[in-house]
Amino acid sequence: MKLATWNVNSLKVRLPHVLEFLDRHKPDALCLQELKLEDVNFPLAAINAAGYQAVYSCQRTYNGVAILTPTAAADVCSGIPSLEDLQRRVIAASVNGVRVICVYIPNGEAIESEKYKYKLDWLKALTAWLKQEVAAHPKLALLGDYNIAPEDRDVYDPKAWAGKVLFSDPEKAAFKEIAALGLTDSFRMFDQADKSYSWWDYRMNGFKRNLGLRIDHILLSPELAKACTRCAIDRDFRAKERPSDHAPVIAEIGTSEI
DNA sequence: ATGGCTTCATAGTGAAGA
Repeated sequence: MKLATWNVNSLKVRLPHVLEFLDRHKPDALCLQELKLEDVNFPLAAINAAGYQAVYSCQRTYNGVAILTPTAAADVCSGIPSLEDLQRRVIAASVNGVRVICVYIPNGEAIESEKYKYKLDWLKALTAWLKQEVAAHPKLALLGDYNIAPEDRDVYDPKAWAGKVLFSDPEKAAFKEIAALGLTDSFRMFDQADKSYSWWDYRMNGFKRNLGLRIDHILLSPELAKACTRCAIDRDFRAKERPSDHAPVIAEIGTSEI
């Protein structure tokens, strides 16, 4: 089983890349974030024509999440039940017996910002809900744009980023609290190249200079982690013409166990 | 250097992203 996540920064603009991704990787679930379009404008026909179904929760201009699957997903729910939130950042569905949770964790803007407080409150609500979800679903995957770089090696210049949003101690602590629910960062289960990142700033030739952060993650419950055979970031999609600023992350779960 | 790019909403520029 192949699970993937990708912040596409506008599904309207990135639709050709998404269709190419589906064709190349044939994921069993592709989680998308930052769709930036309304539900009514979701490009369902093109995705269906590529052999995929979709569940989604979108809004105009900002946010928006989706899960694409080859066959219909079950038990779809959107949002964090305990949290009143107008921003469409969460969608969950069951795919082949696996609970797939797609998240677009808030950016936070800057630690002085109200948006940073919103981010930390949001993470608290997410973690409380996840605790129940992990207990209810032994096979659970949490995929998405976390907007948190968990360790020094996930940041091109950890000294410069120390204390900054995406790399502040409270955010890293929130990431650890999620991991403490029993979820494993699949990327770090395997040998990876040094300076592996999933996001690069559009400005300053960030990608060409590999000035990036690893903020997109696939966390797996024990049962899935045990069966996970590979996790990789596909930089090819960041190198394309008119790319998203994020690259997709892909995890493979051994088929015999799942 | 609080910029740099890209997108959306809009018809000038401004907000937001990370």
